[in-house]
Amino acid sequence: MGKKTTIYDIAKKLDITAATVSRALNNSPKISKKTRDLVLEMANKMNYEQNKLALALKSGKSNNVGVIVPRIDSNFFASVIRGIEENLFAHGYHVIICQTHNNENIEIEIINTLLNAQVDGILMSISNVDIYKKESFNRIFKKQIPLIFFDRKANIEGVSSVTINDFEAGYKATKHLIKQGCKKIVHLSGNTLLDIFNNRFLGYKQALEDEGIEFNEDYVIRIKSTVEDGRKAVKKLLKLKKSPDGIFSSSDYAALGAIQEIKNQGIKIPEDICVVGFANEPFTKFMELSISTVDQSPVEMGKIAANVFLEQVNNTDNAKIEKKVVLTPELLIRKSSLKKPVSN
Amino acid sequence: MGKKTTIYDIAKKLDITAATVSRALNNSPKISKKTRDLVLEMANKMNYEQNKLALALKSGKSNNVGVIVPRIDSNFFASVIRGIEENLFAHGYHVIICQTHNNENIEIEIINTLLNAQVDGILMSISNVDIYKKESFNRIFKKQIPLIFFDRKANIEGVSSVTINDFEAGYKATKHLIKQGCKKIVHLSGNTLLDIFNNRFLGYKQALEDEGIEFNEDYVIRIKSTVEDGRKAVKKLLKLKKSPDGIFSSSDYAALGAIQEIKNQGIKIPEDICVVGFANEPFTKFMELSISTVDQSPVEMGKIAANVFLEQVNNTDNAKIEKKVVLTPELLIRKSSLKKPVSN
DNA sequence: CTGTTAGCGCTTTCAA
DNA sequence: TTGAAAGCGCTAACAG
Repeated sequence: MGKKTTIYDIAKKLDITAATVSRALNNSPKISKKTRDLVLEMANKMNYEQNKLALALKSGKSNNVGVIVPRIDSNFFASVIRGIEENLFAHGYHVIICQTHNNENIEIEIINTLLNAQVDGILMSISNVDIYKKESFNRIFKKQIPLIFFDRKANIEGVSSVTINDFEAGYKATKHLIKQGCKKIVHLSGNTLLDIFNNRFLGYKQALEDEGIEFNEDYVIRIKSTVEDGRKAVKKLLKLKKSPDGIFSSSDYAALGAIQEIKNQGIKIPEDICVVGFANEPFTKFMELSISTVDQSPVEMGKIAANVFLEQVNNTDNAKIEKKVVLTPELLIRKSSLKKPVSN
Repeated sequence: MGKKTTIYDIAKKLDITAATVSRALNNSPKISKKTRDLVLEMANKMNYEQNKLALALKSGKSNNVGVIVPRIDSNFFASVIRGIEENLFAHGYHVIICQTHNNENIEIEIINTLLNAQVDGILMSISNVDIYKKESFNRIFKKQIPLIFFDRKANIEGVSSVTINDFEAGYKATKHLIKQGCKKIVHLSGNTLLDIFNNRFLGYKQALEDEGIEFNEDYVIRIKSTVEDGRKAVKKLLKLKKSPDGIFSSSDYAALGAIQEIKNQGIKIPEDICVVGFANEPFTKFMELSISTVDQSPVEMGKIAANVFLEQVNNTDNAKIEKKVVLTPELLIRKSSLKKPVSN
């Protein structure tokens, strides 16, 4: 009962050899229907179940992929993982998830343990911008397994990635604010060493320029993506001589904090200040004063990342595939930034 | 370069045997310091990395655990998984996550594939109440690996679980509504075949009884945990002769839908109707009209579930451990149900 | 169509 | 302290 049945057990019972059993079980063409049926019946009777571990060792394919994210309990990452899992499970892969908590050492350790566990690929959103310089990171390339970045990527030649066009997102959001009549637009940014934040910032800047609004360094605040930091930032901003009339935040949480503080001071949204967030967290939609934001289609992003992995892992040519998928972000205009009705 | 170095490669270089290398690498006491240092140095030079797959096949321990949930992109499950992963990674385990989407066949298939992959344990929140009757489910017991339920459990003797006291939660929430002066309290329920929903319902009922309020079957609506269903339910309820003045919803999403519909009809919250939800989804806190709800401490739940697994997997005695951990839910009283100031 | 053999990479008796 | 050999469970090349 404790012992599990192997193909040898079946072989012995049937007085044949393990190889034959294996062939029968795998629908090999080189086997008679008679023995196959015999084997199948016996396998069933003995509750045989294939040990994938043995197969993995033999074939060098574990059928596991590692997914590395800063943390799983944000709607964005959870949704991406949802997409990855749905797609990969259907293709016989299991998804191992690991969280870095933005800790560099943990991120390294995760890569090492995943590699030792012989994962067939790694899909990751980097936490540490310098991660690719680490020795452990090179092990991924040495092992020749697919590496796919999603959302937060490092710029490495030959490595595929699935991201959204953060520049366009920043551009659209800012332009929208301008169209609403905003002239003094603040940008709540993040760690601009990360592409995602930098590109949003660049999009913001470009939109200002295109619309003939002077860029003001004082209007760009680098903060963490938290409610608390959003509040604090706004508290300071409202004391400026030229108090802002629009805010483009790189984070929904910071946008929320900003909104709370603004209301707290009796200032009206969107009449006095328009606000746009980022990520389409569920709460942005549910608020009475719904928050305009940018949707990143995370589930789709996950599915695509999984597809890229599948293409790559099934690619037998030596030709390296580098696929950079860039999704188009969708600006969701809601009450927090809608002064006047907009067509469409 | 493509080929990875094994202990045999190291052995050959050093003109010793693989067994010795293995011993050196594992800090076996039965080895001379000299050869150990030699091996370690060479291993390092050759970029040796242990193949956990071989170890797993040999030892019968994969160091992987399977986590099965309906879906990962709800704050509750994502948070539980966060707790599980944090705890288990620290103990050398990898976490494989699988989603059932509440599909019975998928749930069965997941169990089978996880078992074939030789996971060392399964932590799950069931989707299908009859899952334990399935043949595949028995494979878990035959394999003697730990099975731990969290949140949505099946009642099986000998199986550990980590849940919250849903009865108490329902009781507290309902009693709170009564204290606020509500007399006609509706309960938006779920699939009462699942313990969690049934217990919340029973707590609700008990609170009514204890406070001398007659139970009214018409006030219990079984719906899905969605905004849409919450809206629809309330639409009907408001047409009743005895329109409700309090709502205890088993889901935050349904509570939100209820609130939207109520406001839509120009009815005031909490003055005319008080509402309490369930799960402490982030949005409940962030709404201008913040929603009272029940916190289930999901991260802690995950950590504890992981602990129970670790205890079980390390338990060498044959004595079966059945551990039923029941966490105390916390009622969070917010604006949606607070008519008058409450002490504490 | 079936059997034999070897091997995936590692650990672990048993001898020496 | 080290070596030799077996085995975890499976597949695949080669014979027959």
